[in-house]
Amino acid sequence: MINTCFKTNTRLSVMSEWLTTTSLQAKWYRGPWPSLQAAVLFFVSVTGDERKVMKELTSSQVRQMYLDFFEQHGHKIMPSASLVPVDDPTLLWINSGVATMKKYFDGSVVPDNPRMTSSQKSIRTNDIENVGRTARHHTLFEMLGNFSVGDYFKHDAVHWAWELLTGEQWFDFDPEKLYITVYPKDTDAKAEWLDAGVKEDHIVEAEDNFWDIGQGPSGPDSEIFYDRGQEMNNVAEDDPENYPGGENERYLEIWNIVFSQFNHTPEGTYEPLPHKNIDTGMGLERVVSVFQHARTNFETDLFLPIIRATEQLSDGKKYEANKTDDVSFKIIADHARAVTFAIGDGALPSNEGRGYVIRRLIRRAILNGKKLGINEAFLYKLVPVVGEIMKSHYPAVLEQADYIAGVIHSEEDRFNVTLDTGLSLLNDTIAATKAAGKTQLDGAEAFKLFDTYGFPVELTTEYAGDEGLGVDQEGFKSEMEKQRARARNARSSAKSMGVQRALLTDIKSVSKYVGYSQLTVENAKLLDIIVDEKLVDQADENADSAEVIFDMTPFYAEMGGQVADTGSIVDEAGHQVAKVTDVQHAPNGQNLHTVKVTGKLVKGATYTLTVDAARHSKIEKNHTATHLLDQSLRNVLGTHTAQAGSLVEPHYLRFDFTHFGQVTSEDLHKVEQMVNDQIFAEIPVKTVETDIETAKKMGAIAMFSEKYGKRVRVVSVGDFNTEFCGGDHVSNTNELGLFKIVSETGVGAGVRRIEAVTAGDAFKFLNDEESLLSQTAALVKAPQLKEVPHRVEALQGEVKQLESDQRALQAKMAAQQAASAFDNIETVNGTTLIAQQVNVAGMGQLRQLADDWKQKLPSDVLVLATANEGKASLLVAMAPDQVKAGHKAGDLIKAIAPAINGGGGGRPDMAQAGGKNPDGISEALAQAKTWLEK
RNA sequence: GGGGAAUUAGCUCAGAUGGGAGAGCACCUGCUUUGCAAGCAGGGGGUCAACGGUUCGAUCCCGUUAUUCUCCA
Repeated sequence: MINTCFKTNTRLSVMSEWLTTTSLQAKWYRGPWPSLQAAVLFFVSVTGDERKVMKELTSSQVRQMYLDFFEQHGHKIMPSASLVPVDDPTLLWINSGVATMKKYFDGSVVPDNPRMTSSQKSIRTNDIENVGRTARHHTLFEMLGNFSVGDYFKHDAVHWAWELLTGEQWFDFDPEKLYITVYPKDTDAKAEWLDAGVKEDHIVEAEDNFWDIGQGPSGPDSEIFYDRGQEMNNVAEDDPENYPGGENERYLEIWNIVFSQFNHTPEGTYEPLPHKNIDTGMGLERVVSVFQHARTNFETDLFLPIIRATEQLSDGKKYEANKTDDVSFKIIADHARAVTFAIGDGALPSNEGRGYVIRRLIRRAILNGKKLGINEAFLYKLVPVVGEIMKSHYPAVLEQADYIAGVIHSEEDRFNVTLDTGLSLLNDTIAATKAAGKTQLDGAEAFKLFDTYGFPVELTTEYAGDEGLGVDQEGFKSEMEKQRARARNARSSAKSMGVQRALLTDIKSVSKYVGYSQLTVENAKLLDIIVDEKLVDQADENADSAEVIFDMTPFYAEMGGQVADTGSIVDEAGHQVAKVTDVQHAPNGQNLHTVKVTGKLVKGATYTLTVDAARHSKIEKNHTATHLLDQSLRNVLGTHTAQAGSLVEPHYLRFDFTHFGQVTSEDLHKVEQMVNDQIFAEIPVKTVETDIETAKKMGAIAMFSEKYGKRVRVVSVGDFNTEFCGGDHVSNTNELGLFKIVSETGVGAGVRRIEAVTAGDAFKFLNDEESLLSQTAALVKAPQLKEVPHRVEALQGEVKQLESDQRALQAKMAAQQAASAFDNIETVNGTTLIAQQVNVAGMGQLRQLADDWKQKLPSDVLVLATANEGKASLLVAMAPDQVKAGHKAGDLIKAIAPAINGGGGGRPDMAQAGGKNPDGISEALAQAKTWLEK
């Protein structure tokens, strides 16, 4: 079938033009070295009626075709890795296909197959403001890529690219429509393209075709452009930007092929890499827009169904009716995809890091929904639509749709709360602005509403407008710029890709881990010794620490949360020569032991390796307990809980899992009970080694799918739980003895952490708790432990009764004191004064007396003093008419407080002071009289 | 990673230049009444997030920490 758009559009077939000289000059000026003036002319030939008809492919077909092509050329199809980076703190999100390949390119892991291909979901948020306003900015996008880790290089990369693009059974693009850019100095690449069949006039030299991220691997690249014809353009034909690579909509960059061949050293030089790599990236959305003849990426089958669903939810708005609404439709479609995938991969909305990205995307979508007249929660309804579009390559989205929609829905509700509080703050601000007689809301105020309370400036402008006020947009922008500058200055520059640790990458010796069945290996041959980053033949005490590899080892290397084993290395003469302090996986998979050398280690000699068995046994118990806990959590809380991290140490285990909301104490008890039930049931723990498919059929739960090779170990605890796991486990659950949860806390929105102990540590924990209870029982004099709560309750009642009795008694005493204290009235300067030292408990009592005084007002002024435990307290109160006359209690007390070596103050009608000199009380009282005389 | 804010009764929130911690709802008791959030009277419930500092005195000011919200990267 032929795409109808193409059939009717005859202009396409007659389109042709020469690029003007001006456009070429513009190209030269963009490069850093304008002196390189190899005049590169290119043109589009007249193809007339011979032009090829575009294949009609869906996005699923395009994706599959790409992967199939490279699989046929010996590539392993890699699954689209989770958007949440595994073991990579430098990345917030997986932001490209190569991001998941970093571990291969930097040599920390050697891949099974050096040729790999993938369609990798990715998230980028640096240009979030442009999403919806341009033709192809997205937050979530897919990157098709083929990768060579030290295998094929320019020749194959170029020839295969051309075959995929133009081959009849593949993309079958018209070669006349394709343009290739090359780095001018990279004559090899140009030669390969010519050899593959690209016409010379379709090859453009571009100075900026050099991929360089600073220190690390770098190299020239080739970009491939598709000419969609002038009628797709947004600039005039003679515009200086109208060339492949310029700022235009006509020449669409669809593929970038990086020839990674140099190491950019810290000194700023470029050294050839020992292993040259290929890394390519083709934007799926872009190439689909070519196939589907879409003006922007949004009019493809990847986005249109979401837009149509949004139309249904809106109050009658239609896509492509006006530009403003279109932007909103596009933003919603884009963000719906991104948040659906991000949440599906285990991220959750929160106030920092990637969780905050999700929150922001959801909020932007909601605001744009409001612009389309959608005022209730709606975004969650788009989750199944996204799932349906992507199900061929990402079936998991549809499977988790309910959970994802639930998370989004609750976040939509939350945002409404934010908007409500923001609105009431805005009303205050508007009122204040009006009261000050201003016609415009301060930019800083609008920014504060946005910055601190999350109230969007668009809404501020709108509501202020309703009240007849403008908003100082310039002021707002300048505040925003200050904020940006602050953040930029504080940014740390973490390296995004390291250089290969060549030494370890080159060690290919074979080492076998046998610790699943034995904890001691005799006659283990020492294959490699590394001291100070150099391979050596022997090491002794002088080399404090060394790294060693044996042909066989019982030492477990840290992985999957389980910590490394420790133990000893003994030579043939029976002398301990080294202690194993840490074990990690080397790039080629060997267990690399870090040892403290105490004797002599010689390459080629044999040693007896012994794992610290007691420690190992504790680790095994905690690891099996982790599996039981994981399964119990899923059984009790629901299948949405997924492991978010785990640590298995000898003395405890730590387990992080995703869970939306709180875990009730009843649920926690159920989980704990369920784990212990499995222990008491004495279930055998079985481990089998098999291939992935069989394991999946067994129902095994994979935690990080990409970490597993062809052969996987599957650990099952009866029918209760089956998981992929390369770690060590007990052989029967009864070895765990007892399982006890020590704590349950939150470690961020949506992630909870449980810490637990088993066996001896569980017993110790319970013992410690019991001993605390026993101590408490002794303290409250409870004859039996079970009496403790009752005793405490009774004591609390007693305390309460005593307190209340005491209060009553004190009030009575105060009243008695008052009766006599208020008798002694003096008149000073026409004002009546009561100045008395009383014998009460403290300031509280003085206040009570003042309250009494206030009821009866026997005098105009009251000054009370009391002494307690070396401290003196003063209180002054004034009758209301005295306050009106301008006499302030605070002034009086400030005048007399120095007499008791203190200071004080208070309100006009009442003030208090404290001091450290009770002997000064009479002096203070006397001074009160003098004060009144003035 | 960097900024701005919040944390007060079971819940929702007031509060004061640093000097007696409050309301509404909920809860308990009694009375009245039995029709849609019933009424009236009385009562219980607080380490004002935690710790440290300044001060005669801190729920309030300053600092640290925790949690939550929010903006930027």
